Amino acid sequence: MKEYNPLELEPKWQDYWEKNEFHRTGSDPQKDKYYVLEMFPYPSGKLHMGHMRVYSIGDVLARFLKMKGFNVLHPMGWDAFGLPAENAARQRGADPSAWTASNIAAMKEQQKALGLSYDWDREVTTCQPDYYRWNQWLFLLFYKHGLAYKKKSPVNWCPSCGTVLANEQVVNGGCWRCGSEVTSRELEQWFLRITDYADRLLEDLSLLEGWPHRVRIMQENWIGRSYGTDITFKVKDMDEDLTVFTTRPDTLFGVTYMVLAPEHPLVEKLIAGKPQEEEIKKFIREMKRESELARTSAETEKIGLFTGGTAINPINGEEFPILVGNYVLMSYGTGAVMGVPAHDQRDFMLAQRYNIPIRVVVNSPEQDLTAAPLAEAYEGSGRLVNSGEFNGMDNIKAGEAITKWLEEKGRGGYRVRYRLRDWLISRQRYWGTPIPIIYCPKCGALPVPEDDLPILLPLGIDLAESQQSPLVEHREFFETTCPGCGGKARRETDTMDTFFCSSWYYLRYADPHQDKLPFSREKADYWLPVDQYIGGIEHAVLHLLYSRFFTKFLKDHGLVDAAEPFQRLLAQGMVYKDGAKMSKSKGNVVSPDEIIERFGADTGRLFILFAAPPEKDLDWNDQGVEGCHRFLRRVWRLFQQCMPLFSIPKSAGNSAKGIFTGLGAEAEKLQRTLHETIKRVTIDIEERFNFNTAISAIMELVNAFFAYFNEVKEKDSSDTAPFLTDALEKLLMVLAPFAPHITEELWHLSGHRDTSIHAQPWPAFNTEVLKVDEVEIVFQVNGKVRGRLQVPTDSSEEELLEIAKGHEKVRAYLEGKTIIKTITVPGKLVNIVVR
RNA sequence: GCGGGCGUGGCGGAAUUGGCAGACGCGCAGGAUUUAGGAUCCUGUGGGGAGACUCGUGGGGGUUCAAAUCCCCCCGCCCGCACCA
Repeated sequence: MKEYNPLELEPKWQDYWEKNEFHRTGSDPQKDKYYVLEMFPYPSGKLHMGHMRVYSIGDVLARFLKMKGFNVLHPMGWDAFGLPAENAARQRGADPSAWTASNIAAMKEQQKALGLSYDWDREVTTCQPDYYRWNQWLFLLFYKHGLAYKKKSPVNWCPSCGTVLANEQVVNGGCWRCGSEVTSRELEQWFLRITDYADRLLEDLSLLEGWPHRVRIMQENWIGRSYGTDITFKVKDMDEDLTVFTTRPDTLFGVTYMVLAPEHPLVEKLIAGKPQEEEIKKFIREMKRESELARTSAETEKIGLFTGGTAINPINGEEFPILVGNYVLMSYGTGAVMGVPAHDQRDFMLAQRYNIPIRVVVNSPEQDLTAAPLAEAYEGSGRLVNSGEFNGMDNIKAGEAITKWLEEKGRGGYRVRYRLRDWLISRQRYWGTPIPIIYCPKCGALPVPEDDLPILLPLGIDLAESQQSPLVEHREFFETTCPGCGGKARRETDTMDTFFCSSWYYLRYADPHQDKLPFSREKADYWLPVDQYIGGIEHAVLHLLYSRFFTKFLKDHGLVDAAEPFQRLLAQGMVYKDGAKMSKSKGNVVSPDEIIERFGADTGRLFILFAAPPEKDLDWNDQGVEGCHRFLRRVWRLFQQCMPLFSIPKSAGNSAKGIFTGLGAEAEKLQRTLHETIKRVTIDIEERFNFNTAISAIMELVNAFFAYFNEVKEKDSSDTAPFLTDALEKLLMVLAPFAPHITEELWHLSGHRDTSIHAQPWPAFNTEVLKVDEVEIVFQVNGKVRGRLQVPTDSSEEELLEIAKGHEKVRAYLEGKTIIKTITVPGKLVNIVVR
């Protein structure tokens, strides 16, 4: 037998699996289905360690579940539209389409070199017309149901990417992709009405028990539902109403001013012809220029300028000034807030600054707040004062009573508001799905008829010339006829956000060659939901929220039955080295290629799974990799030593149901370790997702084999050969999902010429074997360990106690003391409490 | 500020239900083998102590026969949200 040479044997088995179509999706009607999915990558051209980690996790699951007897769907594809292809085109004169295709080829090569068990027959590539035509089809479905609409509004603009961004794609005031500071622009853009689904997206989070808690919390925060009251004020001397949203209707009598967002439509009317008109216009212009980050930072000082307008409190007819302020956001609530300085700290600070009256209307039960000027706002609960007929009421009850009063007078009522805003999906870019809309000078905006799909993205375009999307200047693309009147018309030249593509790709995998629909209902219903989704936490409120929205929308329109797309979610941790994220600038990058070349894919996979549990961050350690390589070589050597065993003819032997009887004590022990290992590995993979402990269990088994052979010198004894070869095969089986190549090689070398180890049924453990005659019991006195002893497993509590009392060390501690209590835990310990 | 998470040897990490803290791996030390190195194998490896023992899971307190695990307070680190009315 040769030395372990992964470079030679890994490609050999990869070819073997491919030729035998070993990774085809199962379709046995007798079996249950299991859908394992890793987030598909952007085809940057190179795999990094993060990819290697997420794919290794998914591959272990897929291979394990296949051995467990499931029909497994384990697909891979490419999130292939997006800006980097365009940038490469501009910088290097590459063609985005060709650039993307060659990147895909390179990454696919690397994935194959990792031995990943994807069904490439189901590969999905979003930049190909057979995929993106269904983006267009789905867009039209949204449009038909009024969920896709065009609106002029202030939007987030990334100057570096030259396009607008959705709110979810603005991170700390910067672009999620390039980090440039995002500015505000007033543009007409396409939106998807995700806010219609806000309630369901929030409520159904409770169905997602298999999701990490923090991801659910993040989505909950992002949706940001709050219950409150709308209150409509009259504007003095004008025929205008002004509505605010508040969560504290109980403080209505404490209102001493009102603040509008600079973009609020009423501002212009209020200042028209007033002395402060120019000053306020200048302020508004400044605000519009400032980034949202600067404007909404908690550190930014609150500014409130008097507009000259006066509002009237509906509840008591009181009049107070209307201000315009930097801290009020047009995009939340009504873009107007009532100022209650006594009971809101922000309002308090503004009131102090501008000498606005501060009136207490909720009194603290601890201290009379009306006695002296407040030092800060009182945001707690209490009873109402200075509030007319509501005086003396508990403030929660008063809030309800005041809302009821407003409802009766037609001046307000309960209202639910969300932080979530509609999803802006149009992008001023070339490399994306064209939005299927036509603008006709006569008929307006019309959807492209379904039969005309797909609207193809023109290829072979020179991008180097223009700064803007070349579609805007590409006559052959935008010139068209109106589907309504047949006259000359212009196509929409914006393309879709790439998150549109990734919001439903998991459905396409169920039916990837379907050409009548995005996917057939039957196939989608068989495979959906994804049983286990694996990916990075960075998509907590982007991709994962959008996909949930899509699935709910598709369910509502009868395309799929699933209410949620992803049953369980595993957010894998990041890969670090030397305490820092791997990055070119830090020079601490280790590439998967490098590892494959030096140690082989099996070693790399094993290390990345062994170094930390999947959801935790992982610190790359070269010596740790070597340790894993050493382990595989040890496995190899074990088989090398044992090869003669496999040539001993197999008699029926003394085994029944995989249990061997009549073995010597050493072999008996090894058999027990084997079954313990099978049990631990099974539970660790399928219940706990702790691959690190599964691998450590396998290492212990290998150590046990060596210990056995150290103890028993006759390695080729024909008595134990049937047991040993069976045990060695089972060792290979439990190791197979982690290290698929070496196990396949050893499987074949040990005589299985016509089968693959990955097609073997997962070994079962036998509880009979796990039973032991003797177990070690710990003896404690006053909770401290004073001795331990092997005792028969079936010892009664009384017997255990007697043995404990008879133990030499224990006896010494009992000397001259009174036993006041004893605790016996069978199979574990005896604790004697003395005084 | 609000919300969530984490804190265990020199290092990565185990400890599944409150029941032997430190599995497994790395590193380190000693030994075997080897011309040598490497590789491999064996042994040891939380701190203190010659030892009986004793201390020990960020710190302090509590519940319990028994706490890394449960409760309270504090410290540190990480993540998310952050003027959301």
